Amino acid sequence: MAPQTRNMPFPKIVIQRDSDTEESSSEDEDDELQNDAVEESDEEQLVEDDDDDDDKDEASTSTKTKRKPITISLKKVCKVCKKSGHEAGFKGATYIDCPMKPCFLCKMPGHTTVTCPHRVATEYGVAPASHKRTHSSVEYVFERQLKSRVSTMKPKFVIPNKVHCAVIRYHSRRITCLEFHPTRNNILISGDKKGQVGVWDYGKVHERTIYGNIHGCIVNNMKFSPANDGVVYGASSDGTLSSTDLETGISSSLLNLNPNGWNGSSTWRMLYGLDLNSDKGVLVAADNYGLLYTVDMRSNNVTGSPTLIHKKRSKVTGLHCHPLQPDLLLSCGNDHFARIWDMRRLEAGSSIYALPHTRVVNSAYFSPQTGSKILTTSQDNRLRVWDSIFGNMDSPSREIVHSHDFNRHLTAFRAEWDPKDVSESLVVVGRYISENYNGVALHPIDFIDVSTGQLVAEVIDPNIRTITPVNKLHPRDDVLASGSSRSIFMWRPREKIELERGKDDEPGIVLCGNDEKKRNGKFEDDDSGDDFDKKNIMTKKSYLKSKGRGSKRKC
DNA sequence: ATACGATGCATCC
DNA sequence: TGGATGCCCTCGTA
Repeated sequence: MAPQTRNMPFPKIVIQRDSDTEESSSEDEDDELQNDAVEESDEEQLVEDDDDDDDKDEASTSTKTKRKPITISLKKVCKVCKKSGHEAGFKGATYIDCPMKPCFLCKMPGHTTVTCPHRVATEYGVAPASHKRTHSSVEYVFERQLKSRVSTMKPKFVIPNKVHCAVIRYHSRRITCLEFHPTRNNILISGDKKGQVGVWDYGKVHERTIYGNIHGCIVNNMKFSPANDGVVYGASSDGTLSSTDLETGISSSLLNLNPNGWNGSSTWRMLYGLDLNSDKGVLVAADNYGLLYTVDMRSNNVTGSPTLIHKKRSKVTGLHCHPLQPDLLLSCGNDHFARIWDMRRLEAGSSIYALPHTRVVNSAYFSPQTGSKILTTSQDNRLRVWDSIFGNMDSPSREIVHSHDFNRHLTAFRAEWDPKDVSESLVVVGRYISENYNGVALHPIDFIDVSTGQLVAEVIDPNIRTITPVNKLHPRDDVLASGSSRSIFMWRPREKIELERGKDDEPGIVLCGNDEKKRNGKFEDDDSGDDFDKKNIMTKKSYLKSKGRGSKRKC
């Protein structure tokens, strides 16, 4: 059952990379040893010693004046730990870690990223599932009602690994969230850091609209209305919960946590987590004060008083309602916990389960079909999976080491289930650290089988050099949407697109057009005009040509 | 080519 | 509890 995965000879590259990195890491070790040897002495002394050795003129002047010369050492200085004797950073397309720091990937001391076992094979980080039987009543319910729905057959994974179309400069700030339209297959909506919401018909590539006045800043989460799929809800760092008509762009605010405006950052409230519970007819949203708000979707009014669901004054990063059990709610936050709640009994401290993590939890999702599993993404560079919320929840069934570090300039990484996978095991997540692919540093989008911890596919395109922290798989089609700094990419399976288009056809790949230059180097804030035209479409010929030129092409 | 800056979280007291 | 401080693979712009 070989999955459709890599288009490039990755194993070959890995071997090549390993030999490269081993060389460089052994150099580093030598440097480290040298550094250790002199580390006992004062750093200034070290600089002076260097000068005496390297520059006789300088040394003679220093003996004349009997004063230390102010010189700049030519010796390598590490920009990470500021010590001399070694360097960290990119050497070509390979990043060399500072040997003084713990591994940037798994956070363990004693080795660096390039030699980390998790870099090559993610299954090293998998803790086996525990098979404790709790024999609780909920487990009985699970066995009887839900287990039959979980497919024991592993389907063939279809990986969208070919750029179908990509739009750059569609948003003027980084992408923060993506959602596929629940019924119209070619519609993708996107939110950005500035508060703008995009609606893109990627079937017609150029048809896109940007609504610039829905939110004042970061759109953290969006959800389509179950009652009317022309309406989308949004939770924003401006402290409002919006309801927007996608046809008109007319938006209304269902909740405003800052009715008195700006009174300093210490009092400003922001909304992050958002989900809807159609059985109960409510929206749930949560803020940076640890509070959960409930909004009735019929009356658009807040019901009840907010409930403290995470540590006081800490951010609730995500909410997810159970797909089958309307009473279950999952939340996660900056207090390092993911929690399961009974919606009928929402009180501070009354969560059914509190799932501890060692760092901030970026996201927590029930599995899409049965909701019996939980997947979390934490800033400790680990994906965690609990195999059955009706079984043993004392510890996660699996922990998978994966690079998705926190970086204040990037949207937080969130691993997402494939909603189409009946076995509830395929997950997509962007990768932070780069790999050297034929001399180009690229950040793949990883597909991981969380039942084994195996990396099923690493999706890359030589034209996409940026990190893509936001990824969403289509609920019905084999399509992946990726959000990056300012661009959105659509991916399809490689075989399919070739069947559909033929070799010499124009593939409709829209890459970095010249709209930037057209605007005289300045980006207009109200980017609602459609400035895409044929000039921005690359033909397959030019696309392949640009690929052939390799690393020179700027995207 | 290189420098700059936006700005979230951990850690310290 | 809150302010000050310091940051390791960013990325677009000047």
